[in-house]
Amino acid sequence: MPNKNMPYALLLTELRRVVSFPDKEFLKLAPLIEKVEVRKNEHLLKAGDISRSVYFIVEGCLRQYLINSNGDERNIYFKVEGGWCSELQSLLNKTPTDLNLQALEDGKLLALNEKNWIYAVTHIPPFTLYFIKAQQETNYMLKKRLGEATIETPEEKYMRFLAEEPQLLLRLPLFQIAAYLGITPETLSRIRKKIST
Amino acid sequence: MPNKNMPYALLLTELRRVVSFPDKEFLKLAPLIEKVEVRKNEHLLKAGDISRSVYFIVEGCLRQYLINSNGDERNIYFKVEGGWCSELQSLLNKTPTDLNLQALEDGKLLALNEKNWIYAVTHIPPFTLYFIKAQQETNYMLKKRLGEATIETPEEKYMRFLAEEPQLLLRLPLFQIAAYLGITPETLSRIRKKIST
DNA sequence: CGAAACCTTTGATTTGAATCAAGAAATGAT
DNA sequence: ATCATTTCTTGATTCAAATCAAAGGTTTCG
Repeated sequence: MPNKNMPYALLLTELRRVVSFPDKEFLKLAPLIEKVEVRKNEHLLKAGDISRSVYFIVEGCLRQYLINSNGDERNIYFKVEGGWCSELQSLLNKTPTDLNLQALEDGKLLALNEKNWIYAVTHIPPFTLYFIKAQQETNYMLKKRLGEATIETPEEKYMRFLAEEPQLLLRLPLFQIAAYLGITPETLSRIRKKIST
Repeated sequence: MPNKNMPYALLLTELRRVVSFPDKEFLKLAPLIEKVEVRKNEHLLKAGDISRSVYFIVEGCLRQYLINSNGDERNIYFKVEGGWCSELQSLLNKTPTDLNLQALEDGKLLALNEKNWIYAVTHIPPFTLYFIKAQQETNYMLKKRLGEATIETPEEKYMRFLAEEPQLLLRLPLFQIAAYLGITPETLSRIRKKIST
């Protein structure tokens, strides 16, 4: 069995947060996994690419983001240790994605390539169930954020961010948070100033 | 086998759009399904409720939406014939949802209750795979829309709506489309006028 | 260490969409 | 058909955030 020092320990913890995952099943999953190191600012996927892997973050921070024709960027989400990043739509259909995936820090990832991901999801029942539940969590989060994106004021968005993801505040530059909240860095700077008084 | 006149025909078509789904497996799924009729404006789920079923639309149109503390509404999405509406996050965890689900037209639905949905997803392999793929489609759509929600101008949003979902334009009142695009009905009315000239 | 690049803050100005308001048109109910 | 309600359009005004601009900070790395 993987011991606590292996990068797999965090993966197992995450799987067991959501479903019951016997050691026996994990032993079927482990050999499918590849270790990947990423450097700060490195792209794992760019708009127009076809995704080849699903990533689990052992160390570091990634963002998925959209760029419009003016070159403006919007961050869809940040993920840190214990999170997954992927573009299954592109991976499964072998079609180019419109979204970008980039490391914001040097980091260590675990990767499942297309073949192995499909194997895992069709032959390791607890992994199947994990994926359905995890995807459904993501889905709910995205639906709520989509509603909030256009209904909340910049200040409300920032206050929600502070309340819901305070750990990211310490870890990310301000302009990345602004691109996540959908406001300009100047506006965010002013909100911060106002709140601190 | 279900013939083309049964409401199940549309469901089978949708399942087979995404995965290979043998008749034999569909015979296991069919008995789990309940038929439900909805009236225009009827709520299937309100913020604060715990979701009890997953719905497939045979006829009609539903919206999922968010209300803020001022009573303003934002539509997350509209679904029509052939689409699914559910709040699995709430159903699986038995926790209250923040989102509302409402019929915008009289309609006919198929429903899977919690027990039957879990049975289907754990015992009918092609249904499992269908669900993973369908969820992943929804996920990608939501991620893109989340990015677009704050990066596009009202006019760009409306033009995208026209291009991507023209059939909804004919079917929905303007103010519902405005609540979907995250703009006021007045602004949408002006955009329309401008475009028509 | 020091220069360069990058990020954040602050100020002045512009602007586009929201808001407020009222009338027209469409829809639905009796 | 008629009335009541809801939805849509148009106009005037306001306002919050974007933009433009420049000066401080901070980090990076040669």
